[in-house]
Amino acid sequence: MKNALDILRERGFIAQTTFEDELNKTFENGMVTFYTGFDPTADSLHIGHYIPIMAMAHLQRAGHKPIALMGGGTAMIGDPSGKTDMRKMMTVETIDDNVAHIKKQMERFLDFDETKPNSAIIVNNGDWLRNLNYISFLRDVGALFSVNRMLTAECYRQRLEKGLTFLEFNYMLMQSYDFLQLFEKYGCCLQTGGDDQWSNMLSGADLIRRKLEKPAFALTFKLLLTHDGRKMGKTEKGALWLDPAKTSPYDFYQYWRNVDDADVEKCLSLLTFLPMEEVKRLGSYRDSRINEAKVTLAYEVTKLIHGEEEANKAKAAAEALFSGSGAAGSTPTTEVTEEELASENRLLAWASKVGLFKSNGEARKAIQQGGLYIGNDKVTDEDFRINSDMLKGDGLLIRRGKKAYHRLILK
RNA sequence: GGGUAGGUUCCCGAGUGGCCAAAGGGAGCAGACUGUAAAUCUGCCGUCGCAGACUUCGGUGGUUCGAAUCCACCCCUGCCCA
Repeated sequence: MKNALDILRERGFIAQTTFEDELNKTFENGMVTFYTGFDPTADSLHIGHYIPIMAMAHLQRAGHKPIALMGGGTAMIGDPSGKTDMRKMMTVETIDDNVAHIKKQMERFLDFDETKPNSAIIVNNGDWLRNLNYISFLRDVGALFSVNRMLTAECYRQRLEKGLTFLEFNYMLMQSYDFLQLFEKYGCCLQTGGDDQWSNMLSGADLIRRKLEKPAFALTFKLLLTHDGRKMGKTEKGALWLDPAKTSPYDFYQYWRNVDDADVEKCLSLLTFLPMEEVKRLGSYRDSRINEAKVTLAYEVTKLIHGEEEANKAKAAAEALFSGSGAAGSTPTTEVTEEELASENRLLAWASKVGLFKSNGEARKAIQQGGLYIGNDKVTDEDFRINSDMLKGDGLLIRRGKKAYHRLILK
């Protein structure tokens, strides 16, 4: 049987580990409880969180127990503004609300079935951080940290030139303390996370080793970067969210459908559960044939995150649109009433209203440059008006450039 | 606390009284070429029913016919000293 770590290694997840040999043995000796931290600063996860989640899922499938740690405590500290009681209350509510949303999203990837020994659990570090006593924390944990050593850590060295507050400086202690708590409560001996968290994770493992003299490990995953080193998952609208209300399944699908050739294999390996032989086969395609691999990638990732039905819809919509017919089943659609049409019938205004452009001016400029279409016909008149007849039946399909489109239908 | 350098449009960064909606680069959008890719080239890139007009250069107030630019006070950041 394969060591769980080998699976991650083979798929290219692993960036750095501590005590690699010892960690390997630990994994061979039985169930490992491990954790990854997530900051509930928004009500949805985005694609940046997805690599650690996939890794967690792989490890759980191999029989190990994942803990998802919500940063309900650290998130509060991270917010410098709003010191009134009122706001604080709000913040707590928001954070708890975010935690609920995020848990829901995680259920798709992790198994929370409590009858299984390796069922995933979610804990919130607000439970112990919010009520921390400063003096006892300093004596208990702070005493074990060397400022000298912290300052030599890469993550601080960079910040020393740009400025670093004491608050942020403490973040490492907080995160280390989390690890200690989870170790004591759940026997969690491994922290996983993005490679940018390496220093924090390292110090947590170190804290356990020094305070309890027990083995603890840190393991980081590669960040999702393009082949030339840029962060992946950024779109015109910001991050690529996992919540369909924030990033539509169609947009999500299209993002992966359009990844750079050079990144296809890596994405298949990291973002899907396809067997590695399949990944390598698809990744070996060249020239226009690699589009097949991109279709698979887009479909698989969309299916994992939004479910099979949405993935099918997104794929069908994309195929319909790009095959030229323009008759797509699940196009983003807006219903327009006669009254609304009476008060505004400029096409460019509707195109921006519906989200195709940021402003009327931008829409106007796109028309001037030939970037707006009705169906497959280029719009040349920037003062083009629409009327209710056009919106009857299948409605009016408007399109920006090649890839963004929207349907207006009469209500 | 003292000294000093700064805070400019999404980001970096030029601009030190009118020629400034503000150079240049990056990001982004559109067009051409392609494979719904990359690279390249071209255009756009504050807002507005695009005529002109309106709002922007940390904040507030002032000087001036006119301020991103000068003055005062305040806030924030870096560096040095304590």
